[in-house]
Amino acid sequence: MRVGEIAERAGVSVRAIRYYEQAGLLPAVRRANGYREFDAGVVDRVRAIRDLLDVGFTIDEIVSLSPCLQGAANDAPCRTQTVTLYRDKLDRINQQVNTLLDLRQRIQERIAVLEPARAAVPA
Amino acid sequence: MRVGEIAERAGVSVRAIRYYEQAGLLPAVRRANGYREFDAGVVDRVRAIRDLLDVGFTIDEIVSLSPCLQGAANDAPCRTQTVTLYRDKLDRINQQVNTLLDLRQRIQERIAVLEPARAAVPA
DNA sequence: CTTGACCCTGACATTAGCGTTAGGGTTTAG
DNA sequence: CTAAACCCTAACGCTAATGTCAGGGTCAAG
Repeated sequence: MRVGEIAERAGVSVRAIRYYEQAGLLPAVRRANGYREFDAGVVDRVRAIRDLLDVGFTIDEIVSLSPCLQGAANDAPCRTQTVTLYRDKLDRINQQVNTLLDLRQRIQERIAVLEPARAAVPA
Repeated sequence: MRVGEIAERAGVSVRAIRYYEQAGLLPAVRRANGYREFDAGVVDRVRAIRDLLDVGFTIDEIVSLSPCLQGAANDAPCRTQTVTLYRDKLDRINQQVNTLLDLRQRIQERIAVLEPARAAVPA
Protein backbone atom coordinates (compact mmCIF):
# COMPACT_ATOMS: atom_id res chain seq x y z
CA MET A 1 0.00 0.00 0.00
CA ARG A 2 1.09 3.56 -0.59
CA VAL A 3 0.98 6.50 1.79
CA GLY A 4 -2.40 7.74 0.69
CA GLU A 5 -4.19 4.54 1.46
CA ILE A 6 -2.44 4.01 4.77
CA ALA A 7 -3.26 7.54 5.78
CA GLU A 8 -6.90 7.24 4.92
CA ARG A 9 -7.37 3.89 6.59
CA ALA A 10 -5.64 5.02 9.73
CA GLY A 11 -7.45 8.33 9.74
CA VAL A 12 -4.41 10.58 9.72
CA SER A 13 -2.74 12.86 7.17
CA VAL A 14 -0.24 11.75 4.59
CA ARG A 15 2.16 14.19 6.10
CA ALA A 16 1.93 12.43 9.43
CA ILE A 17 2.63 9.05 7.86
CA ARG A 18 5.75 10.36 6.18
CA TYR A 19 6.80 11.95 9.44
CA TYR A 20 6.41 8.71 11.37
CA GLU A 21 8.29 6.84 8.73
CA GLN A 22 11.31 9.08 8.72
CA ALA A 23 11.28 8.91 12.50
CA GLY A 24 11.82 5.20 12.08
CA LEU A 25 8.43 4.20 13.39
CA LEU A 26 7.05 2.71 10.21
CA PRO A 27 8.80 0.12 8.04
CA ALA A 28 8.62 0.90 4.32
CA VAL A 29 10.46 -0.07 1.19
CA ARG A 30 10.98 2.19 -1.81
CA ARG A 31 9.82 1.17 -5.20
CA ALA A 32 11.69 2.03 -8.40
CA ASN A 33 9.75 5.26 -8.81
CA GLY A 34 10.59 6.37 -5.29
CA TYR A 35 7.15 5.65 -3.87
CA ARG A 36 6.97 4.29 -0.33
CA GLU A 37 5.44 0.85 -0.11
CA PHE A 38 3.96 -0.28 3.20
CA ASP A 39 2.31 -3.50 4.10
CA ALA A 40 -1.20 -3.50 5.48
CA GLY A 41 -0.09 -4.11 9.06
CA VAL A 42 1.20 -0.57 9.46
CA VAL A 43 -2.34 0.75 9.60
CA ASP A 44 -2.75 -0.68 13.08
CA ARG A 45 0.69 0.43 13.98
CA VAL A 46 -0.20 3.98 13.04
CA ARG A 47 -3.28 3.80 15.24
CA ALA A 48 -1.14 2.62 18.12
CA ILE A 49 1.22 5.51 17.56
CA ARG A 50 -1.65 7.97 17.55
CA ASP A 51 -2.96 6.59 20.81
CA LEU A 52 0.40 6.95 22.46
CA LEU A 53 0.82 10.48 21.15
CA ASP A 54 -2.60 11.31 22.55
CA VAL A 55 -1.51 10.03 25.91
CA GLY A 56 1.41 12.40 25.92
CA PHE A 57 4.31 10.33 24.69
CA THR A 58 6.69 11.96 22.23
CA ILE A 59 7.78 10.40 18.98
CA ASP A 60 11.19 9.68 20.44
CA GLU A 61 9.71 7.90 23.41
CA ILE A 62 7.49 5.87 21.15
CA VAL A 63 10.54 4.91 19.17
CA SER A 64 12.12 3.59 22.33
CA LEU A 65 8.96 1.68 23.12
CA SER A 66 8.70 0.43 19.58
CA PRO A 67 9.53 -3.22 20.30
CA CYS A 68 6.49 -3.29 22.57
CA LEU A 69 4.11 -2.24 19.83
CA GLN A 70 4.11 -5.63 18.24
CA GLY A 71 5.25 -9.15 18.96
CA ALA A 72 8.72 -8.99 17.46
CA ALA A 73 10.95 -10.35 20.21
CA ASN A 74 14.44 -9.59 19.02
CA ASP A 75 17.22 -9.69 21.54
CA ALA A 76 17.99 -6.02 21.97
CA PRO A 77 21.56 -5.24 23.01
CA CYS A 78 22.46 -3.84 26.43
CA ARG A 79 19.59 -5.57 28.21
CA THR A 80 20.19 -3.80 31.48
CA GLN A 81 19.78 -0.32 30.09
CA THR A 82 16.76 -1.40 28.14
CA VAL A 83 15.10 -2.92 31.15
CA THR A 84 15.80 0.17 33.20
CA LEU A 85 14.28 2.29 30.48
CA TYR A 86 11.17 0.17 30.43
CA ARG A 87 10.84 0.25 34.18
CA ASP A 88 10.92 4.03 34.05
CA LYS A 89 8.22 4.03 31.42
CA LEU A 90 6.17 1.73 33.59
CA ASP A 91 6.40 4.10 36.51
CA ARG A 92 5.27 6.95 34.38
CA ILE A 93 2.43 4.94 32.96
CA ASN A 94 1.22 3.92 36.37
CA GLN A 95 1.20 7.53 37.42
CA GLN A 96 -0.72 8.52 34.34
CA VAL A 97 -3.26 5.81 34.88
CA ASN A 98 -3.81 7.08 38.39
CA THR A 99 -4.22 10.62 37.17
CA LEU A 100 -6.80 9.53 34.64
CA LEU A 101 -8.73 7.31 37.02
CA ASP A 102 -8.80 10.12 39.51
CA LEU A 103 -10.08 12.58 36.96
CA ARG A 104 -12.64 10.11 35.73
CA GLN A 105 -13.95 9.77 39.24
CA ARG A 106 -14.27 13.52 39.62
CA ILE A 107 -15.99 13.95 36.30
CA GLN A 108 -18.46 11.26 37.12
CA GLU A 109 -19.27 12.94 40.39
CA ARG A 110 -19.62 16.18 38.57
CA ILE A 111 -22.01 14.71 36.07
CA ALA A 112 -24.03 13.20 38.86
CA VAL A 113 -24.43 16.62 40.41
CA LEU A 114 -25.37 18.33 37.16
CA GLU A 115 -27.74 15.62 36.12
CA PRO A 116 -29.33 14.03 39.19
CA ALA A 117 -32.05 12.32 37.16
CA ARG A 118 -31.51 9.20 35.10
CA ALA A 119 -29.22 6.79 36.89
CA ALA A 120 -27.97 4.72 33.97
CA VAL A 121 -29.83 5.67 30.83
CA PRO A 122 -27.37 5.71 27.91
CA ALA A 123 -29.23 7.36 25.01
CA MET B 1 1.89 33.54 48.65
CA ARG B 2 3.67 35.02 45.67
CA VAL B 3 4.63 33.35 42.39
CA GLY B 4 8.08 32.36 43.49
CA GLU B 5 6.93 30.35 46.47
CA ILE B 6 4.09 28.69 44.60
CA ALA B 7 6.46 27.76 41.81
CA GLU B 8 9.02 26.26 44.12
CA ARG B 9 6.53 24.30 46.18
CA ALA B 10 4.82 22.94 43.11
CA GLY B 11 8.10 22.19 41.42
CA VAL B 12 7.54 24.23 38.29
CA SER B 13 8.91 27.48 36.89
CA VAL B 14 7.64 30.93 37.74
CA ARG B 15 6.96 31.37 34.06
CA ALA B 16 4.66 28.37 34.06
CA ILE B 17 2.70 29.72 37.02
CA ARG B 18 2.14 33.02 35.31
CA TYR B 19 1.15 31.20 32.16
CA TYR B 20 -1.44 29.10 33.97
CA GLU B 21 -2.77 32.16 35.71
CA GLN B 22 -3.35 34.14 32.57
CA ALA B 23 -4.98 31.09 31.06
CA GLY B 24 -7.51 31.38 33.85
CA LEU B 25 -6.43 28.22 35.63
CA LEU B 26 -5.17 29.82 38.81
CA PRO B 27 -7.06 32.35 40.92
CA ALA B 28 -4.95 35.28 42.04
CA VAL B 29 -5.49 38.79 43.30
CA ARG B 30 -3.21 41.72 42.63
CA ARG B 31 -1.69 43.65 45.46
CA ALA B 32 -1.05 47.39 45.35
CA ASN B 33 2.43 46.87 43.92
CA GLY B 34 1.11 44.69 41.12
CA TYR B 35 2.33 41.42 42.62
CA ARG B 36 0.15 38.37 42.24
CA GLU B 37 -1.10 36.93 45.51
CA PHE B 38 -2.19 33.30 45.62
CA ASP B 39 -3.48 31.28 48.46
CA ALA B 40 -1.74 28.09 49.47
CA GLY B 41 -4.31 25.84 47.85
CA VAL B 42 -3.09 26.62 44.37
CA VAL B 43 0.02 24.55 44.94
CA ASP B 44 -2.03 21.39 44.72
CA ARG B 45 -3.96 22.80 41.86
CA VAL B 46 -0.75 23.37 39.95
CA ARG B 47 0.27 19.78 40.55
CA ALA B 48 -3.07 18.61 39.22
CA ILE B 49 -2.60 20.75 36.14
CA ARG B 50 0.86 19.30 35.57
CA ASP B 51 -0.49 15.78 35.81
CA LEU B 52 -3.16 16.49 33.26
CA LEU B 53 -0.69 18.13 30.91
CA ASP B 54 1.51 15.07 31.23
CA VAL B 55 -1.40 12.91 30.25
CA GLY B 56 -1.87 14.88 27.07
CA PHE B 57 -4.58 17.37 27.87
CA THR B 58 -4.12 20.90 26.58
CA ILE B 59 -4.46 24.00 28.71
CA ASP B 60 -7.80 24.76 27.09
CA GLU B 61 -9.14 21.33 27.88
CA ILE B 62 -7.98 21.62 31.43
CA VAL B 63 -9.79 24.93 31.66
CA SER B 64 -12.97 23.19 30.64
CA LEU B 65 -12.34 20.50 33.23
CA SER B 66 -11.49 23.08 35.82
CA PRO B 67 -14.56 22.61 38.01
CA CYS B 68 -13.51 19.00 38.48
CA LEU B 69 -10.13 19.89 39.88
CA GLN B 70 -11.51 20.79 43.26
CA GLY B 71 -14.66 20.50 45.23
CA ALA B 72 -16.30 23.79 44.25
CA ALA B 73 -19.79 22.73 43.20
CA ASN B 74 -21.21 25.81 41.58
CA ASP B 75 -24.24 25.42 39.38
CA ALA B 76 -22.76 25.97 35.95
CA PRO B 77 -25.14 27.36 33.33
CA CYS B 78 -26.32 25.36 30.33
CA ARG B 79 -26.14 22.04 32.16
CA THR B 80 -26.84 19.99 29.09
CA GLN B 81 -23.88 21.23 27.13
CA THR B 82 -21.66 20.85 30.15
CA VAL B 83 -22.75 17.31 30.74
CA THR B 84 -22.19 16.45 27.11
CA LEU B 85 -18.73 17.91 27.30
CA TYR B 86 -17.92 15.87 30.34
CA ARG B 87 -19.23 12.71 28.79
CA ASP B 88 -16.94 13.27 25.86
CA LYS B 89 -14.00 13.75 28.16
CA LEU B 90 -14.93 10.57 29.92
CA ASP B 91 -14.89 8.67 26.68
CA ARG B 92 -11.50 9.98 25.85
CA ILE B 93 -10.21 9.20 29.29
CA ASN B 94 -11.44 5.67 29.12
CA GLN B 95 -9.70 5.23 25.82
CA GLN B 96 -6.51 6.63 27.23
CA VAL B 97 -6.68 4.36 30.23
CA ASN B 98 -7.03 1.40 27.91
CA THR B 99 -4.09 2.52 25.82
CA LEU B 100 -1.96 2.82 28.93
CA LEU B 101 -3.02 -0.46 30.44
CA ASP B 102 -2.36 -2.14 27.15
CA LEU B 103 1.08 -0.64 26.86
CA ARG B 104 1.84 -1.50 30.45
CA GLN B 105 0.99 -5.09 29.76
CA ARG B 106 3.27 -5.18 26.75
CA ILE B 107 6.13 -3.56 28.58
CA GLN B 108 5.82 -5.99 31.42
CA GLU B 109 5.96 -8.88 29.00
CA ARG B 110 8.91 -7.29 27.34
CA ILE B 111 10.74 -6.93 30.63
CA ALA B 112 10.01 -10.51 31.47
CA VAL B 113 11.64 -11.59 28.23
CA LEU B 114 14.69 -9.40 28.65
CA GLU B 115 15.14 -10.31 32.27
CA PRO B 116 13.97 -13.89 32.85
CA ALA B 117 15.71 -14.11 36.23
CA ARG B 118 14.40 -12.45 39.37
CA ALA B 119 10.65 -12.66 39.49
CA ALA B 120 9.82 -9.86 41.91
CA VAL B 121 12.99 -8.32 43.22
CA PRO B 122 12.53 -4.55 43.46
CA ALA B 123 16.06 -3.20 43.97
C1' DC C 1 -0.44 12.73 -25.49
C1' DT C 2 -3.04 15.14 -22.14
C1' DT C 3 -5.58 15.25 -17.92
C1' DG C 4 -6.30 13.90 -13.16
C1' DA C 5 -5.05 11.61 -9.19
C1' DC C 6 -1.04 10.33 -6.54
C1' DC C 7 3.76 10.46 -4.91
C1' DC C 8 8.37 12.89 -3.80
C1' DT C 9 11.52 16.23 -1.69
C1' DG C 10 12.39 20.48 0.30
C1' DA C 11 11.29 24.24 3.02
C1' DC C 12 8.67 27.74 5.28
C1' DA C 13 4.47 28.40 8.59
C1' DT C 14 1.87 27.33 12.76
C1' DT C 15 0.33 26.06 17.65
C1' DA C 16 1.30 24.93 22.42
C1' DG C 17 3.91 25.43 26.47
C1' DC C 18 7.18 27.28 28.23
C1' DG C 19 12.54 29.47 28.41
C1' DT C 20 15.03 33.59 28.26
C1' DT C 21 16.35 38.28 27.85
C1' DA C 22 15.42 43.25 28.31
C1' DG C 23 14.07 47.04 30.96
C1' DG C 24 12.21 48.53 35.16
C1' DG C 25 9.83 48.78 40.05
C1' DT C 26 10.01 46.90 45.32
C1' DT C 27 11.30 45.32 49.56
C1' DT C 28 14.50 43.52 53.08
C1' DA C 29 19.15 43.35 55.14
C1' DG C 30 22.98 45.92 56.38
C1' DC D 1 21.61 54.64 50.76
C1' DT D 2 22.86 50.36 48.37
C1' DA D 3 23.00 45.62 47.14
C1' DA D 4 20.43 41.32 46.80
C1' DA D 5 16.44 39.01 45.94
C1' DC D 6 11.81 39.20 44.06
C1' DC D 7 8.02 40.74 41.03
C1' DC D 8 6.08 42.78 36.51
C1' DT D 9 5.26 43.30 31.55
C1' DA D 10 6.55 42.78 27.01
C1' DA D 11 8.46 40.26 23.46
C1' DC D 12 11.49 37.20 20.98
C1' DG D 13 13.23 32.14 20.95
C1' DC D 14 12.70 27.11 20.84
C1' DT D 15 10.87 22.23 20.18
C1' DA D 16 7.46 18.96 18.58
C1' DA D 17 4.16 17.53 15.31
C1' DT D 18 2.06 18.85 11.57
C1' DG D 19 -0.01 21.99 7.79
C1' DT D 20 0.91 24.01 3.61
C1' DC D 21 2.88 25.48 -0.52
C1' DA D 22 6.33 25.11 -4.44
C1' DG D 23 8.21 22.61 -8.10
C1' DG D 24 8.39 18.33 -10.29
C1' DG D 25 7.90 13.08 -11.57
C1' DT D 26 4.31 8.87 -12.48
C1' DC D 27 0.71 6.35 -14.22
C1' DA D 28 -3.90 4.71 -15.68
C1' DA D 29 -7.81 6.41 -18.46
C1' DG D 30 -9.59 8.47 -22.47
